[in-house]
Amino acid sequence: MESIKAPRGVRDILPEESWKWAHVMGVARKTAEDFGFEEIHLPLFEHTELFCRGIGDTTDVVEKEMYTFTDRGDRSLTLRPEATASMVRAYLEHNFQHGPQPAKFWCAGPMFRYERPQKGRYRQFWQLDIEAIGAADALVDVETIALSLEFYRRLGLSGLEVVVNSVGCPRCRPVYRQALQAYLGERLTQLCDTCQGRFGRNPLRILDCKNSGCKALTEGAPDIRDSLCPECRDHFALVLSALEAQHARVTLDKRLVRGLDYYTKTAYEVLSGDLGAQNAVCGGGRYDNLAEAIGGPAVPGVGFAAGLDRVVLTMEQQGCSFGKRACPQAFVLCEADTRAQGSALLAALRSAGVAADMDYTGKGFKAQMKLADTRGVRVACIFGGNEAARGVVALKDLRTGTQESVPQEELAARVGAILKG
RNA sequence: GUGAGCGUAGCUCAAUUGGUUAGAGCGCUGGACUGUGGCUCCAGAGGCUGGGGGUUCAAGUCCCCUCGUUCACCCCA
Repeated sequence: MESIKAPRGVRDILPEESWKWAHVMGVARKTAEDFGFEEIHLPLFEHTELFCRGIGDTTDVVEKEMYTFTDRGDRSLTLRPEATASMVRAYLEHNFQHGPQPAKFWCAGPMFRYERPQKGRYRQFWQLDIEAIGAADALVDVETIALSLEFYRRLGLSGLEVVVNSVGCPRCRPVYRQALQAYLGERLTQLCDTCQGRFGRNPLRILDCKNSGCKALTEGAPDIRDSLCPECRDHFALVLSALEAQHARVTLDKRLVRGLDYYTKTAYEVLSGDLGAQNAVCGGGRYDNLAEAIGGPAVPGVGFAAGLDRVVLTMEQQGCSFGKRACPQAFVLCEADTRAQGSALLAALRSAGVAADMDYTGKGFKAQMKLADTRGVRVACIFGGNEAARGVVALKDLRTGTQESVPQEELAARVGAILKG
């Protein structure tokens, strides 16, 4: 019988990797808290309808990337492909619009998208999601951008490119859309096949095409900033000036558009040069129409999602520090007939707060010592027949090589002293 | 969904134009050191060469299918 392997596009994050993730998560939590965001735990699946209405029926995510299934109660459910829609749903469902605005939430966890796996892209991937819901102020946009930059700064990442743009609102986007179509319409045949298809459905996406021919062609395309309505223009101007006041290094990119329908006004991405084609470590922006789209009142919001798999990948690429990997500080070495008593000494160490371990495979002293060494242990607590008879434990400091005998009752205290010294 | 590359010990990789019993390093286990880590030396375990079919006297090697993987398109975090 063939052994079962993990499904395509998902992966196990093993201990050699998981301690790095713990560090990144710790920094994420602290940064979010420092900016006044509170954690919220969201379900991994939602009614399919939430994503159809929230993300947009015609987006690639909804059209061909969702894990949708019917449960035993005949409900259509979908593994979340992103968290923003859930976040807004939870905000509405628990009436946060009656509390102080904006409500500032963060969450982190796996998202699911049925895509062809490649570097930095998995079918189950982790996002850190930050959302400020209930305020239209441009300074909130700036706060979320600043939060993402601070997050990356604390992780020690460098050389990231921050690009921002405004994608307008339902009032001015159609105006721009028309202007763009007018420009591109005359050059339609010069566009790549996919872009010709996008022309009618979503011409803004053509600006994002990586095809060099399309790129050259859109170089002279009208700039969305010239089409923005006064409100969107003022909003964007405030975002830019506030970013400048914070000395945030950002690049304006008129080609930046977003793949999800709910974005309005500010859109931004953080790009890493150390990844492959999937180079966005963070994407976000404002979504003032999302709440209405999913059936609630008009509530503005802004936020971003950071791809943690890609963040870890970039950090590894750049040789960033992940802090220290946890390892036992003490190791109890026993002989066959002192193991039971030895396990009691181990328990005493642990209840005193000393990370400690022992061998359970009946290895000889030498092998146990070697095991302690490879696991990075500082103090070897040798407890053989000789020590048991005398009521002591021999402590060997594996860093200095010095050894001493201490009464069993003083074990934890003495080990603690060595660790401090 | 499309395209290209790659699947050989736990890991990283060898194996001549198709040619005997598929090797090495690291890791693992044990020993030299009969109660003490790192260094050194020695030994051992570990493989249906991803799976299936075909060509051939002979396949890890060539062909087909399939699965997985990598990268890119696409899309996005």
